[in-house]
Amino acid sequence: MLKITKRVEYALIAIRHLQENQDVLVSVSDISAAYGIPKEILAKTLQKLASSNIVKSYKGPTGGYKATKKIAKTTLNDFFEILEGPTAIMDCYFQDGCDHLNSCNIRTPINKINDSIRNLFNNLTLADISQ
Amino acid sequence: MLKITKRVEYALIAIRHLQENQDVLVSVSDISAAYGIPKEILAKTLQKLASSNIVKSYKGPTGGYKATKKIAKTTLNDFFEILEGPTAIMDCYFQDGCDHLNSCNIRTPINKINDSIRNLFNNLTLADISQ
DNA sequence: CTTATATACGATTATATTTGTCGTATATAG
DNA sequence: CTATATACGACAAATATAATCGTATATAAG
Repeated sequence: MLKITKRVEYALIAIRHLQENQDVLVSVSDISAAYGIPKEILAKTLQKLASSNIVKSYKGPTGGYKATKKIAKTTLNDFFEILEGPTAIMDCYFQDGCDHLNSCNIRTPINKINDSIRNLFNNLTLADISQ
Repeated sequence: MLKITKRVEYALIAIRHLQENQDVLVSVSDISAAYGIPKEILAKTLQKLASSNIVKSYKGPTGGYKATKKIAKTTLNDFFEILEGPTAIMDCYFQDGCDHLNSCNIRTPINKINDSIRNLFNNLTLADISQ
């Protein structure tokens, strides 16, 4: 439990690779080969990051991806949300499909834990965790 | 991602129920019926908590569980670890079965996130999140 | 203007994890 | 003795995650 997904892992790897190679365009194939990551998943992951301007994409041959300045300022909360949607330790925090609402006696603790985590990730940027 | 398991959810529900009914012994069936939780899972969950002295168990008819004073002092880190083992956002933090160790470029960020979460959960007790 | 190579994106399959069930043993109050 | 409770291991079902497949679109280069 409390695990991050492969998508997030791959996104972190890709971002760091792009930051270390800011002078060139890096293709999905390059990163896929360098770290042994399945191409298609990595491609879709980078597409998500591109649509949020975390990275910039260039189409066509000689195309690829570049890091943007937005990376450093991005909080972990935003980063995770771009890739996986809102962060919560239980679904009922954002969704309202709970059957047991009337008998639920853990609202307070669940909310406290969620708020603590969200507060933590709102105050940690990708730059903070990079060194 | 970053979800807690049903086991943890059920454990929280059970603990809070026991705390609200400290004067009597509460059986698995009681809690199971009150919150619509599968009996066997709840039973095993309470057994884990009992073997860590978070709750105390009494066998035989009229038996059941009681809250202990240890609950309040227990940190979320310990609580989660009793039920699910060590908390880490990626398995490689505790296990060493990573294939990509040589090419891994996210050790630092992963460790920073892990340390932040562990630090958070080490400084939050079950009492802290209860009100 | 054709070709090769790159990103973009939806649908489907495979795998892993989590959740729930079943069966049996042991303790104990009445 | 019997009924009811906890204790514990093995198995099955359900769900979530990871990976693959197929197709469309953009564009650099000959």
